[in-house]
Amino acid sequence: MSNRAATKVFQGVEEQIATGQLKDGTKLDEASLAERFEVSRTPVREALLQLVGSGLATQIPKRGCFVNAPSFREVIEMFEVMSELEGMCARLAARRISDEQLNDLKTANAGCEDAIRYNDSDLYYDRNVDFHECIYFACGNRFLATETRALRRRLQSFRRLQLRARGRMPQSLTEHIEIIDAIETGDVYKADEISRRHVMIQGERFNDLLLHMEYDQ
Amino acid sequence: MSNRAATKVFQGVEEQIATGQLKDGTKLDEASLAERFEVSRTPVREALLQLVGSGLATQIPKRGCFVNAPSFREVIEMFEVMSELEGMCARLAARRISDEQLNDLKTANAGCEDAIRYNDSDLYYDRNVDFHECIYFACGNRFLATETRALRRRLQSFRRLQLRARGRMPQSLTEHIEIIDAIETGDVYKADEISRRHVMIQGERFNDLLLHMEYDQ
DNA sequence: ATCGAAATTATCGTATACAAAAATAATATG
DNA sequence: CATATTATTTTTGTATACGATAATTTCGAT
Repeated sequence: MSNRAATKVFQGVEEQIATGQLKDGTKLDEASLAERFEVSRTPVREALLQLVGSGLATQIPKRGCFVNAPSFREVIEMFEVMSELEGMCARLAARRISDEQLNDLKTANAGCEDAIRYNDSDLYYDRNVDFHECIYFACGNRFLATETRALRRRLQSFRRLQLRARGRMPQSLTEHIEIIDAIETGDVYKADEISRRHVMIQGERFNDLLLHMEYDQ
Repeated sequence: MSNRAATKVFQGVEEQIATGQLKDGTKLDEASLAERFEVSRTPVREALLQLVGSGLATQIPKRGCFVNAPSFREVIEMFEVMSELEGMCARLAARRISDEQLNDLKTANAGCEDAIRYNDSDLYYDRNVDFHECIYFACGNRFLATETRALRRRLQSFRRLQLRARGRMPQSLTEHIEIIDAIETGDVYKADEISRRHVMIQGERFNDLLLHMEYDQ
């Protein structure tokens, strides 16, 4: 945990965008933010640059920064991409995984089972991250791993939009087992397919539907 | 084109990393950069933040920024992800494209044909971008479009690594026609498959091979 | 009264100054 | 002579100051 003022501002604003306190289009005034976070304008500006870089804000030269909170539609879009990336990771892992990495994957999933036994959803969350990290590593593409990790982190804030928060742990675990099996047997197609669904159950069809309803937000 | 000092520094350093003038691991000293670009440290710091954001540099708190030039291996990895994203765009477009968008796509490809007739590879490059932009738009996922566009731009600097620079225009066009056909007939699988290959002919097998040779660059 | 131009104000972008932390050099001690 | 400890220097991170540009307001002319 960095003690920097800039990161404090960045995370603070990020948080407030995720929770909806800062609504889409709101101007991110440097002076006000500096005052609110009790820092000078310099770290505020650095934080804003990072926000722009991560897509959470838009900058108009000489005009300032504005909140770029993703609409419901955009969140769905992000999930759609996330499911693709997860699928790709699993598919590559199915071709490239080593015995040792497969072992690590099984161990990580055993951790998930433990979390279910304790009925500890927070613990499950962490163990689930470990599980997916194993796949990211085994996919043999560190760039892909980094990108997927970044998107996962970005979507984390919007998990509340995922309707099926509770009672999904057992199903998640079932999918894990299927994924492990697919990777172990080198079933590229299956590993891909299940991993996609693992991320977005309703799948792309849901988005198709949404597209025909209204184009914006 | 922004006249900002920060962007000047950003683009300058980006250029020098792409051309290899700034080698991997080189420390990006704020003072030297400020002197070299004849600006103060403030815009230099902003540029460095952006470089970190786009993955071209790594920042170690209280230690400074260091060039993060992608290795050959990483470039291959990026192409691998790029092919996946392009495939996804085409696949989604095959399901979602409208008559008008399909028309635009055909028009864009006609532009590519023109470029071949004139044997103008620079023109072909631009028209090819237009062609792919049509697919990005038709995929109906703006987040995906943005991400794919960003990666395309990032890889642009390393096109010199793509061996098959010359004499590929006709083959590229053949693939375009196949992609259009697949999208028009809604052949999701084919659109995906051809688009992937369109980006990275040698495909994933090449990378598989590389992985067994040596792990790190 | 309304529209337009000039003056004012506010805010962005940059430069400089300062404080804190780390790297380096110097000195002391075994 | 090597190592540890302290002093010096360098560099990062933050604050403040200043200039430039866009937004706003004021004022005058039609």
